Amino acid sequence: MKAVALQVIPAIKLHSLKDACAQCNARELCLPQGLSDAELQQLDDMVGVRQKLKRGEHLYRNGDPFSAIYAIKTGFFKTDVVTEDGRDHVTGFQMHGEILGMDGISGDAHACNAVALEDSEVCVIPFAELEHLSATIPTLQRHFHRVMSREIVRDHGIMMLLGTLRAEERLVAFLLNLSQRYAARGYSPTEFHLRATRDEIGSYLGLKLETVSRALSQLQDSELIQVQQKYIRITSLDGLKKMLAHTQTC
Amino acid sequence: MKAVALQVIPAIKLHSLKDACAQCNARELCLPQGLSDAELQQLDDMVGVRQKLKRGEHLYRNGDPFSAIYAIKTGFFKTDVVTEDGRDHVTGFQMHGEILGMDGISGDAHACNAVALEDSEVCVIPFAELEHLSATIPTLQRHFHRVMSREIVRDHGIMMLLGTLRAEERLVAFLLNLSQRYAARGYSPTEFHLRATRDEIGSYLGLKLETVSRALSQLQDSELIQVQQKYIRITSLDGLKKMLAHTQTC
DNA sequence: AAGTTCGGTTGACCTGAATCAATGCGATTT
DNA sequence: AAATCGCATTGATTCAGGTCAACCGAACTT
Repeated sequence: MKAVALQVIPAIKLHSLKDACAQCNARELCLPQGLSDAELQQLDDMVGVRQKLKRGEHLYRNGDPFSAIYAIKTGFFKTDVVTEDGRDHVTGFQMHGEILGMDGISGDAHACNAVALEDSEVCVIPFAELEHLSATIPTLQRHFHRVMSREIVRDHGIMMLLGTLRAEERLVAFLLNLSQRYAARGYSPTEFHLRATRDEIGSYLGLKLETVSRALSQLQDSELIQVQQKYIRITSLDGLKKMLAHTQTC
Repeated sequence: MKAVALQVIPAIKLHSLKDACAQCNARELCLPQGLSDAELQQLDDMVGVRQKLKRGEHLYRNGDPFSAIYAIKTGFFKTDVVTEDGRDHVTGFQMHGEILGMDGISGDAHACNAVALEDSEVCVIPFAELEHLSATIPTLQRHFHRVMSREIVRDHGIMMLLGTLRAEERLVAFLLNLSQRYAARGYSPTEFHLRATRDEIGSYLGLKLETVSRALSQLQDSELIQVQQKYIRITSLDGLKKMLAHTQTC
């Protein structure tokens, strides 16, 4: 479907959202990590707007002018890049507490698409204001740099995955990564719903959807996981970890 | 071989290197892009130390404590990540004017290895000072953020390459990328020496060294390039570009 | 100058994932 | 309840790239 009109929460800000940052359950993972109350207040003042997205809606599109980065308050996103000739590739899945949009800084325009894979809400962080504020709050500056750097390190990990792992190993790495991120958010590390389709997961992992499906079935046959459509239950976290540990170790 | 003692140029700084930044031929591509003379002077004062590396030496290793990023003044580097189980993957090749070390910001320790592929020289940029200075020079702050963002966007491009291109296309993308970067530095876009071995290129592109060799030979047979060991001459830039443009376009 | 080493090329063969195709399942629509 | 649609599963076959192996050539070593 076409993108639906943005659902923005505008001017109520003054009281009800004033300390939204302070209350947000994504806080510990998000930008404001480590800020003092006063600094948090400044940041909260800056984050003027929340934006809600329905499943399937774009947060931004490749080429959109860049003006803000986004902290995911609730929900789940994918980012993908598309070339002129129609090649398309999922570059990441993002969950709450994570930051979207840093691709746009370098060229003043977004360099990928960000799509909500479930109904979601983000905090809009005007980038000019973030830069301005971070010049006066060293902790914020530091933390923002860490967030960008973490993205770089994460991408290197994916490059390694794409360059060196076999299909089943890629799936295992993917599942373990999700598991660990859910755990960090207080959810079950062994039981969750995939928000992405097999096709999207395949694109992310450099595999075809059939291969993703087969690999999941194999893992189920090995009694390491249980799969039912998008529902995943990891029955042996250790078993999965071992699969990644030894390729030639025997 | 083991890492050799670092060859650091220390205190001569005061006069001979005082305006090294201002004179550096990498300036236009490097961090100081767009700074005023006065700001450049501040930056130059901060960049206290140059460091020379011989071919094969490590600039930093995975796990090394992070304290600085590095601007390549001359030379050529690779970065690679290694997992516990010995998997190793080249994440990038860097040439002069480019910045190394941003992987280290997030964890206060470097997350990859950086190795000189030829005798090289880098400017050491103490990160704490960079953050401090960039808080007072908005242009510098902005530019640093752009550099980090560009790295993220670049990595997404590589992920796309690894996820969607076939062997020969990956080689083409690699050669075109080198060509374009050499062109941006005033070198010939059609004639250059590869600094990396087939094995390193293969690791970077997610291919085995034999496949790299074969793909280069095929491109030569198609009369798009001439190869002689590490020497590359592109005889049809357009031909190469067309190879990337249409996969299914016919 | 002969020998060694390292990197590159090329060939023959094998295999893991892609492709093609059929079927199944759940959710939504009518 | 039947029909439709999107997604997932599974099987059969193909093929690109990996693997194994032999050989070559350039650059150092002694």
